[in-house]
Amino acid sequence: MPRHSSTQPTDVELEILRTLWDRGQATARQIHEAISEHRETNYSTTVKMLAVMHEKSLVKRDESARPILFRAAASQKKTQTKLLKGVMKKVYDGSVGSLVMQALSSKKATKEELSEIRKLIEKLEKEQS
Amino acid sequence: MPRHSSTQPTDVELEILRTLWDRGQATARQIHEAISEHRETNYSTTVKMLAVMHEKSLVKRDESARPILFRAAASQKKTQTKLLKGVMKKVYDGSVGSLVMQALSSKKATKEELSEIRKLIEKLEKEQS
DNA sequence: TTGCATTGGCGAATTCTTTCGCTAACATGG
DNA sequence: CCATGTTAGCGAAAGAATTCGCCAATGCAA
Repeated sequence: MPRHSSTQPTDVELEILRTLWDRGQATARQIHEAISEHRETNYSTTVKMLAVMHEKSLVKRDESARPILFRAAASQKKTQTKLLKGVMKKVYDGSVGSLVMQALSSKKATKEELSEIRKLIEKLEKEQS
Repeated sequence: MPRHSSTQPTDVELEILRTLWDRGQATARQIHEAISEHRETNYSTTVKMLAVMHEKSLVKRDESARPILFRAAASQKKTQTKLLKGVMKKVYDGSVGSLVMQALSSKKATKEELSEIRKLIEKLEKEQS
């Protein structure tokens, strides 16, 4: 049983996934150029990362296309939620409340974000009663 | 060239830190027994982790005590905020809003938590205008 | 003091991630 | 075709986190 299947994407893998979520699909070259903007890295490395990620089932390959096209295997939302839950568990002992409180305290949200969150809160409070 | 050798605690290190935050201070043996409840590991390993963490300045040692006492070098809150900001940046492209929205959607909060969060939101909205 | 259990520390082995050199396969313009 | 540049893949090595065997230091009880 590969320990890989249960493993979460690493930081570099996440950067690649973000490119794929942005574009829907991309060639190795395109991915490489996108991540080269923040990270100094070699084209070979990107290709290798894609191979590793394919083994871990983090990306899918379309080999009928030339050059080969890559897509993220899981949606951005699903991945985000998984990672967030991990942090909630590991760092906040599973408490949504303290995580959200600290998130809101630690960085400014825009007016729009705040009102969107307030609406969600009100909805959740209504559902609960 | 070394990758950014940041002092961000790894998962195992985090488990040790949580024990220390809980107790304030503890011996290697106590820490080992606490983390052994979730993780099958050897006493030697725990001692080594503590040495590594000391080198990274994640823990402080009180050597005047026998057995040696360990404490967390940074507060729980500080560490949590640091890690949360990392996730916000890496996973949510720096957006507090989407992080908070997903956190609230992905796991039930208690009535008390919701009302506490709503109060914070209202306060932040007031400050902003 | 001596013997024994506990504690502390070193260094090497293991596992996982990330890096890249080197080469083969491919595709295209001339 | 063929030369040339691009794409794909392999395997080895570097880095980082984690594990543990082994032994020395320490403290305690008899």
